[in-house]
Amino acid sequence: MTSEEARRRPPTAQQFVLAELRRAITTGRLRPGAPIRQDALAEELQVSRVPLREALKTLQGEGLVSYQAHRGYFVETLSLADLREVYRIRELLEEEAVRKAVARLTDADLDRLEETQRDVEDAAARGDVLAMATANRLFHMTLFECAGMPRLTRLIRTLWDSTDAYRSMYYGEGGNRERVVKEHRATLEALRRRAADEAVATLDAHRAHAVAELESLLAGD
Amino acid sequence: MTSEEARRRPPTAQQFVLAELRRAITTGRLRPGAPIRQDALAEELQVSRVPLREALKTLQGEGLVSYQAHRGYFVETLSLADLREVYRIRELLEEEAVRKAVARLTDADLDRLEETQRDVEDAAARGDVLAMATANRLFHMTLFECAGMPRLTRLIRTLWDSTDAYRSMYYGEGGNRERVVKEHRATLEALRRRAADEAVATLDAHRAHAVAELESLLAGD
DNA sequence: CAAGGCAATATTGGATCCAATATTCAGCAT
DNA sequence: ATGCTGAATATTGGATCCAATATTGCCTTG
Repeated sequence: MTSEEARRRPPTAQQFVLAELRRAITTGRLRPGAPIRQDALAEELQVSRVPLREALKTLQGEGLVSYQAHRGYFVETLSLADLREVYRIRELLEEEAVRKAVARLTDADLDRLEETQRDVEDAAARGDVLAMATANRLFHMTLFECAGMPRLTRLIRTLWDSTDAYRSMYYGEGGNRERVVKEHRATLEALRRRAADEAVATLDAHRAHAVAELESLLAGD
Repeated sequence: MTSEEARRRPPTAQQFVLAELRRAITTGRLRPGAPIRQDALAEELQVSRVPLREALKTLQGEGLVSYQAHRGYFVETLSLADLREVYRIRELLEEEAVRKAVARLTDADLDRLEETQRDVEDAAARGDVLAMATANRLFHMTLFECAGMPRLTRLIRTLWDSTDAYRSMYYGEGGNRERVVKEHRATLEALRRRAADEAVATLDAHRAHAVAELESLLAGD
């Protein structure tokens, strides 16, 4: 059986619930700190509690929800210190990923990145915040996957997703969307020249700016 | 309710199963690549499949088992390339943890590390492989926790545990146990002098040696 | 009126049953 | 013999029910 065939199979209830939960947390429909009532959620999603609980275990492993025995699951709340830690760890891991990626980058990889960047720019131009977040994530993950280190990429992706609930605030600002587009162009340009140090530097700046923005946004709470 | 009280509560079936599964994988009772038959395992552990499946989801998130829908869970097999990747990521994360830890290290922390090191040496002297692995893990995690970055520590711990099935091979050799004791002493000595670079260097050497040993051991398969 | 305890309720943990899917194997055609 | 087909079996996915635990709120008592 090919993976194509596997993907064509109807998703299990658990996969469906997992996707729904991610979206609910990302979009803020389930707010940080809120308890997750299994009965209500299961009924809303028209599944039993069994697949729901397995999906929650997955999310617990990814740090999107916390869990206490006999008390249940809660949407994880990230303090400013938590956010800084996540971004610092990403900095360490992404530097490695970019350096390895630059060392192996093919022209086909660059083409794929260009294509994704066009999607980012389209979404930015339309002011479509959700599409912007999706395309931006794809751009970065496409780059990191070029490193050929699947575990490293997976860790980065998990860290990335763990701050989704906060990232949407960032893209709300039109100025930030424009900035992201420019920074991506700078990164792409460095990648074309195989200038690893520059590529790392642009991504570090990218991240640092996001942290600074989040700090001022969260301070206003 | 205090966490003391929470710990006193009898463990849930799921917690019990999780611990049992970890041990079975670590000790090689469940071999890499082997399918995990839920019915048989559940009966053996005297629980239903529900808590077993939730425990398996947790282990999937930690990379100890893999999962395919409708086919079930399998003990993860790590190729040499996989092991190298895990150790490389640990190198990146542990360097950060050690530097942060050195910057914050108190005398009480040093005392705790000394104490743990005594346990390591006792176990090494007795040739107790399992106790050695346990004490060694505690020594490193105690150090990393001093960094005050809980997510970072958690990531390192997960990566550490993901190679447990292979680490026991390493400690089987008496010479390696002696070497670990010596390397720990060097690390401790550097920590006492707050010499971050030296501490990082000793740990890097520690890890590099483990990788080299595993390479020769796995090549012989 | 405040604080503690106890019953009532809500919620999670786990067992069992059935459904959906995958695997195995016997029988058959080539 | 080899490869295919389909029934029989094995295994996982999910729903429902009950048990164990936590939470709530009323009532008592000081």
